[in-house]
Amino acid sequence: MTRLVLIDGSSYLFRAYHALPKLSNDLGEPTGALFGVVNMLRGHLKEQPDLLAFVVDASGPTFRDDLYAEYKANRPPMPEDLRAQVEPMMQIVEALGIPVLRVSGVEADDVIGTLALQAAEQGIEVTISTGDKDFAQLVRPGVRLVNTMSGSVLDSDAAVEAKFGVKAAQIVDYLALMGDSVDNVPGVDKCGPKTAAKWLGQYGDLDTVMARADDIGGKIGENLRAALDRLPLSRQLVTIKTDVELGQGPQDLARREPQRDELIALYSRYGFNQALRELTGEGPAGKPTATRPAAMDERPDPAMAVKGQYHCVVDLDTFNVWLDRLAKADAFAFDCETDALDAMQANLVGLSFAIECGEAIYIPLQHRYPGAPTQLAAETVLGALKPLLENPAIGKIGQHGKYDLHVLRRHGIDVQGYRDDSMLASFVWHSAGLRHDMDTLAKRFLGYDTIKFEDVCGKGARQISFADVDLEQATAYAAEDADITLRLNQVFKRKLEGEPGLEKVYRDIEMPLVEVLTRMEANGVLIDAEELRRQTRDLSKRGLQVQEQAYAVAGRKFNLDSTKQLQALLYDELGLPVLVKTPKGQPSTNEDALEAIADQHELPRLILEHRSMAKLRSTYTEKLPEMINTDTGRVHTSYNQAGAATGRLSSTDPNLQNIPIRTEDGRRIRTAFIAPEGRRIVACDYSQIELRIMAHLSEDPGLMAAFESGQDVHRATAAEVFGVPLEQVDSGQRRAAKAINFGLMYGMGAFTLAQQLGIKRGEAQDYIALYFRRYPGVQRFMEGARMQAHQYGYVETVFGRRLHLMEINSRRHAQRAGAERAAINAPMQGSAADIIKLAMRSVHDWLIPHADKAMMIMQVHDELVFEVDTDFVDTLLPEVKQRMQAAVKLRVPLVVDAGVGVNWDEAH
DNA sequence: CAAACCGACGACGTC
DNA sequence: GACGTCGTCGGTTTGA
Repeated sequence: MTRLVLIDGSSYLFRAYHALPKLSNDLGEPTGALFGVVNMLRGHLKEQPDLLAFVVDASGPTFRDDLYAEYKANRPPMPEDLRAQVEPMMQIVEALGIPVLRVSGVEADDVIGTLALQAAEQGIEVTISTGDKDFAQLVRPGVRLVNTMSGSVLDSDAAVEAKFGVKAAQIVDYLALMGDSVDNVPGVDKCGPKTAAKWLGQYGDLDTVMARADDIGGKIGENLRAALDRLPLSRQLVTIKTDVELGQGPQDLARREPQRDELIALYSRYGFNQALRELTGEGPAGKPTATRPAAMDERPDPAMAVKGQYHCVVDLDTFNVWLDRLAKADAFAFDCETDALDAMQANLVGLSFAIECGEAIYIPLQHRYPGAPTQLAAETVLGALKPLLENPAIGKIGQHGKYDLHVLRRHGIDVQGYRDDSMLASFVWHSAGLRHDMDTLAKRFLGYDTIKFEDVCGKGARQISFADVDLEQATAYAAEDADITLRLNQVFKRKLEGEPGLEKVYRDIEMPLVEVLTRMEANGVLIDAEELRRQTRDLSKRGLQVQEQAYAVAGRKFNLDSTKQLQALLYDELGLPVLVKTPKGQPSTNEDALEAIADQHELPRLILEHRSMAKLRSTYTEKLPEMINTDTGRVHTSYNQAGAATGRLSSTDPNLQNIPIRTEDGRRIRTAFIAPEGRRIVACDYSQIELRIMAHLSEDPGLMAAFESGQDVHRATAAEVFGVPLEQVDSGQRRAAKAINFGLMYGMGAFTLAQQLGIKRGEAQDYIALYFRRYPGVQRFMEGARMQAHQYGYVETVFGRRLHLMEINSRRHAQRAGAERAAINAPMQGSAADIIKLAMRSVHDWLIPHADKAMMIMQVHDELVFEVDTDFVDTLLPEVKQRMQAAVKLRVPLVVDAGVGVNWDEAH
């Protein structure tokens, strides 16, 4: 069957302009909107339609202006940097060989409408590509609508009804009732999508609605009656003409031969590298970048994959030669070999260094297997290396260097000049979707197969210590580490030089943080083990009581910790209804599920009670005392700087970023995070930082004003959404507003919000609609994030960190929807992470000379925790607050709240 | 042949 | 939305 694609050029250009960041090429010419349009066009061309046309508005008035002088009177003039992209767009369209239609006296919509119906009558399959919902009125068999930016498709009456709540044939009436403030089409006051759909559902069409206007009560009925005489005009304005005299038909719209040279020139000028590659046949073409993020990485230089020359240094003369070379080097790569994974208790077994790619040394210090050769004394080697390692002028390069910094620190060396880290460079280069360990990076960026730790030491129970590895193997493994680190660093240095934004994130945010985290981890936190043991006893006792009750109620014993047994008991034996399923489709026994059936049986409540106590005990009160380091008497978490796709830190062994706070029993655990005698715990946290970032990024005046004036945002939101004065907001309204604020930040839809608030889906939908009406900037921002994600495969933080969304163009709906939600949340979560990282460095610098009086001990995403001499608290507080608040200048103020106490609970 | 180990899953703690 | 950790469960590997 013949296929025709009609592209609504103006609508795309306009939408791409508002959705995408303000990009420009090397010449400084704006290219953001252009980029969006070109990608959209390439998408359509890939489908190889038989016929297609690019339709744009002609200049000058149209018949609608004659009908209504005020038509589009509210339209602001086209921004200059958008206007500048119109001509290049037309050049590219021409060069692509796409027929262009531009008819004066009517709008592009009317041209498209006319052609669509003509073609449909001829049995041609028509696709209208547009970002404008008004076109839904044209959907019918043979005519479908696609929006390549949002990925949505309206291909049937059912699809239209699902989206708008009215049939395609009712869309015109629907639009007329609502009116359109942008085009200045008058509608019925206070009549939005819901009301319009309701009326049309009830009465069928606009004429009937108007005839029965007197039946509709309330304020909205009055508004309807007041609008009666202008509604016919509105209907005329929103009706797309389908009978324009065109002088040509669908059959005249075959694509011409593209002008290849012209296209190459245009693509290069505007920096559309991917389009260029596709055109010139270099590299794989076809799928969008997002589905193959590795494309531009995977061309390792073959020279990087050759094996290096490695030496084992066991005599003083050779060592001195290398010491001299290291001292004269601008920078070198280094790596520590140890006997344990935990940096806080690992012993140094040997050291390796590399100054030039392809050559490296290993200096064994503590290999202790039978027949091991004599090695240099650790004190001698470390003593000689100390001045170099502590010299900030000599750059140090590592892979996950925080580990090595710990080991050396514990051997009396305070490394300075830690300049590059290939793990962090890789993380900034592409935070998601790949691992950043050396073996993976070497394979991918160098095409090099490294010796694996397991090949040298074995695994599982039979694993031996590195100290037991013979020197030959140890050298091959260890020296390689330093060499590969150096090679990787070279590769990333080149890559990042080509991406100034990413380079800055790496240089200004990540690298300076390494020392801060090392210090903070080394500081550790004091834990009151006795208090936790008391809590363990208490929780065990109460847990046992609940368990007895549960057995009694069930009439038999069972394993309360086994979801499988619970599932059988609740749903099979007791026959309770299955209301929630797990992602794998099993009947769920999670909190929501049990809560939902709690009114039908005693057991669910008991299970929940037992679970919460078991969780607290097994994860916290029992485990934390075990994690106390025997040397320091404190707990030292490990922060993973390259773990979270949004740029956040994560914390392991133990995870100190999920210590309970919400429940009474949970919060008590925080009383065991204590300050020693004479000291206090100080906790400083950013107030509403992600919401403030949303205000900043969206530039929404309402939201910005709420923060500007220092109001309670949730209350302010409630006042706006529910239309009541600030002081009359009740607690329920505030709660709902808070849920909306949170939900939207997580990209939540009406369904999840409804669940969260325990209301109907439709009601939640109304709240969201109302919210967007009050904060239109927020809606624009969210749509923009979604579109940017679709176009580029990533979104960005305030500082330009890229957050890739691997699944954004997935064929699977659930995956794609998840990625779209992530696209909304990631810029806020990621920007918040950037900000606190900068703040940490700033605070760290100030703390250096006060190390004996105060130290930073924890970071929990938006909170920094300190242990401070009691008489130093008043000095520290204002300084830390100030540094946190001044970490970055946003369009809204940053506010930091602080608390002081003898334990973490009190400090809140 | 039992003990140890491993990975997937479901659940739940935080921001 | 982003994480890490726990216990269970079923399957595999290990080692006495």
